[in-house]
Amino acid sequence: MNHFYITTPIYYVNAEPHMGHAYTTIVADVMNRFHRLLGYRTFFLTGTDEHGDKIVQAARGAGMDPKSYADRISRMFRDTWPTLNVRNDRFIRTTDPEHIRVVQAILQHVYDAGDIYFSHYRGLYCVGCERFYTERELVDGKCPDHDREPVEREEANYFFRMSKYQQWLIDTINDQPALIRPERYRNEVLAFLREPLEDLCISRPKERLAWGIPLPFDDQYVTYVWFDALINYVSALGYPDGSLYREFWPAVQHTIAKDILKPHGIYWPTMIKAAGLPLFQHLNVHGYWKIDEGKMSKSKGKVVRPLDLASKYGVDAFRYFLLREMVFGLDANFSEEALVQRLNADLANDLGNLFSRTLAMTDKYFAGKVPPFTATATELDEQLQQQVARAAAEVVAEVPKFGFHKALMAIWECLNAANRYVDHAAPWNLAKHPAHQDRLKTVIRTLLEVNKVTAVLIAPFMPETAEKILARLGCSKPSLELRLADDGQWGTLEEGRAVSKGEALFPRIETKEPKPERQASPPVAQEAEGRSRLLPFDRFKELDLRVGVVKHAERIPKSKKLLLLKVDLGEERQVVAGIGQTHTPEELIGRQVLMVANLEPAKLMGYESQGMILVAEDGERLRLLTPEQPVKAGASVS
RNA sequence: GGCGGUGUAGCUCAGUAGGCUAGAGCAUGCGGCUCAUAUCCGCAGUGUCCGGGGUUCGACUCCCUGCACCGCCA
Repeated sequence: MNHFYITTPIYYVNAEPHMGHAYTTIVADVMNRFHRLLGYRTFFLTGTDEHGDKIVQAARGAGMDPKSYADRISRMFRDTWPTLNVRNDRFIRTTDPEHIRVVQAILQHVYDAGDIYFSHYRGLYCVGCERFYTERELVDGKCPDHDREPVEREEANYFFRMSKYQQWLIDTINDQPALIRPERYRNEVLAFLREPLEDLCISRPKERLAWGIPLPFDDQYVTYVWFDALINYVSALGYPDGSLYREFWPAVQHTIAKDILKPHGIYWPTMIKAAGLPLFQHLNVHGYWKIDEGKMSKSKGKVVRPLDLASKYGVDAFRYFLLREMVFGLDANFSEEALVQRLNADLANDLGNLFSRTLAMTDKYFAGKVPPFTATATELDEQLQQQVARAAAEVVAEVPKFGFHKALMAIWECLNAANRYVDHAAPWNLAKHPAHQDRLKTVIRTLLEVNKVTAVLIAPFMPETAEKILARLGCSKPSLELRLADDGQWGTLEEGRAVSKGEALFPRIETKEPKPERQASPPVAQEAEGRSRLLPFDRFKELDLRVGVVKHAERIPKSKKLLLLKVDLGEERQVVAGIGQTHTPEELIGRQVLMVANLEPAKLMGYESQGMILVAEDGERLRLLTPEQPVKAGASVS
C-alpha cells in the first residue's frame, strides 16, 4: 500500500493561532484527506514548538512558569484545528518526553560522527536581554528593548558542521527538481547556497537559558532551536524503532510558509544527512496572506479576526476560500468582502443551487426517489459525463502538486456544465408529456450522479459539505472513509433510494443594501419622431445647476478622456469629467464652469464623481460653458 | 548595497516551456428560462499584458535596461 506522510511546522507558542497557521494546517489537511481518498495509508502531523528564551520571557511576563505557559498556548493550537475540520493524526509538543529522548539520540549520533564541535565566538551581548544581538538588530547601536549599548562578549558553544554538506545539498537539489517547490523557492535556496555556508550554532549555556533540551554530551548546555524543533518530524514517528517511523519515513512531505524556508531548505536536509536518514520527498512552500482590514467588517468597533470568519460563515466556506483564492506559493489577499463574494458566487449560486434544483426536481417528478437510467444516453448526457471525468482527472493531477485552485476550477467547470445541462435538457418541459418520461428519468438521474461525484471530489476541501450532500443522496459516509475508486464512480446511486431536499447548503449572504427605488417618473409628453421630450417646469426645477471654480485638475491614470477635478461650489466637490481629450488639466484650473450639482454620485475608473460639468458639443470638440462675468463660487443657475 | 519576486480588463487574479481575434470570477448592460437559494443560461464589451531597447518571420511570453511595489540577506 502507498504511504503518505504530511507535516506542518510545529508552531512557536509565543503567539496565538492566526491566519498563517490556519492556512498551512488546512493545506496539510487537504493533502492528507486527498491521499486517503486515493486509498493511501496516511499520517498527518502538527504540533507546537515550546523551548527557547522568548517563551521564558513571555511566561515571565504572564507571571507563569515556562511549562504552564507553553501548556496554555499549545492547548489553544490543539483546540483550534478541530474547529477548522482539520483531522491530524498526531499533535506533537517539543516538551514531550519521547521527543526529548529522540533529540538527544540524534545529537549524540551526530556528535559521535564528528559533525558537532565546540568553539568560541565573540558577539554583542545585551545583559538586560541575556542574549546576543547581530548588528542589524540594534537600533542606533543599542538594544531595542533596553536602550543601552550591548557589551562585547565571548561565549563558547557547540556548532553543527553544516558547511561540510553544502556541495551535497546543491547536488541533491539539482538532481531532484521538485524537492523544493514551487520552483521560485528552490531557486532561492540555490541562491543562498552560492555563498559559502557557515556552520550552525546549536547550543546555549544553561546558565543563560535553562528552558531547553540538555545536550547528551555536555550537561552545561541545552540545544538551541533547530536540533530541537526540526527533529519533531521524526520523533513523532518514534524514530528510530517505531513502527510508524518504519512505515512512513521517508514518504514525507513538509508544508511551510516562506518565512522558514532557510531552516527547512538548508538546515534540515543537512541535519538529516548528518544523522544518516533518507531525505524527505518534497518541501512545499507557500506565500503570505495579506489581510485587508479595510475590508473586514467591524462590529462594536472591534476588528474582525480572519479566524472568526470561519465560524461566522462556516468552516467549509472558509476552507474553500483559502484554497481557491491563493495560488500555492504566491501571496494572496484576504478580506471578508472577498470571502463573501466567493461564498455567494461559487458556493451558493453554483454548487448549492445546482444541488437544490436537482433535488427539487427529483422530489417533484419522482417523489424524491432516485430514478433509473431508462433512455440511451444522448450526446448531451455523454458530454456532461465526460466533463465529470475530466474534473476528476484534473483533481488527481493537480492536488498532489498543491494546485488546489486549478483542481477547484476544474470541479467548478463541471458544476457550470451541469447547470447548462439543466437548461438544455429542460426537465420541466419533458415533464409535461408522458411520452418523455424515460428521457426525464435519465436526465434527473444524470444530474444526481453529477452531484454525487462532485461531492466526492470536493470532500478533501470541504468535508462537511461532501458529507451533507452524500447523506441527502442516500449514500451517507464519513468523509475520511470515502474512496475515489468506489464512491467516485459514475452510476452507483441506488435506484429507488429516497433523497431528501433539506435546507440550502450555502444560504446567500446579502450584502447590498436594497437599491433605492427609482421614483416612478410621471408620464412625460413625447413628441413624434423621437425628438426631445417636453418637460414640465416642475421637473426642470429639480435640477440644481451651479457655477463652480476648478481648484485642482489631474489626469486619471490609464484613461484618455477622464480628468479628476476638485471644484469649489461653495463646498468642494470631486468630479470626474470626460474632457481629457480636448482640455489639459493646466488650462482648467481657476476656470469657472457650469455644473449639475445634485446628480447622483457615480464611480468612474474607481473615482467617485459628485457632479457633472456641462459642455457644448461642437462636432468632436467640447466647449466649456462659463458665465460672461465671473460670479461667486456656488452661484445658482436658472 | 546584494539576491529574489511581483507589475495582465473598473476590482481580484489566472495564463502563455514565442504563433491565429489575450482569459476567469466579480461588477456593468441587454436578452432567455422558471426546476432552483431573485438562482441558472446566453450575448455584449472595454486591455499600450508597467516603460524603453534587443533577439525573431513573429514577444504579453526570451534577453538587456529603466520605473514602482514587496520580500530575504548583508
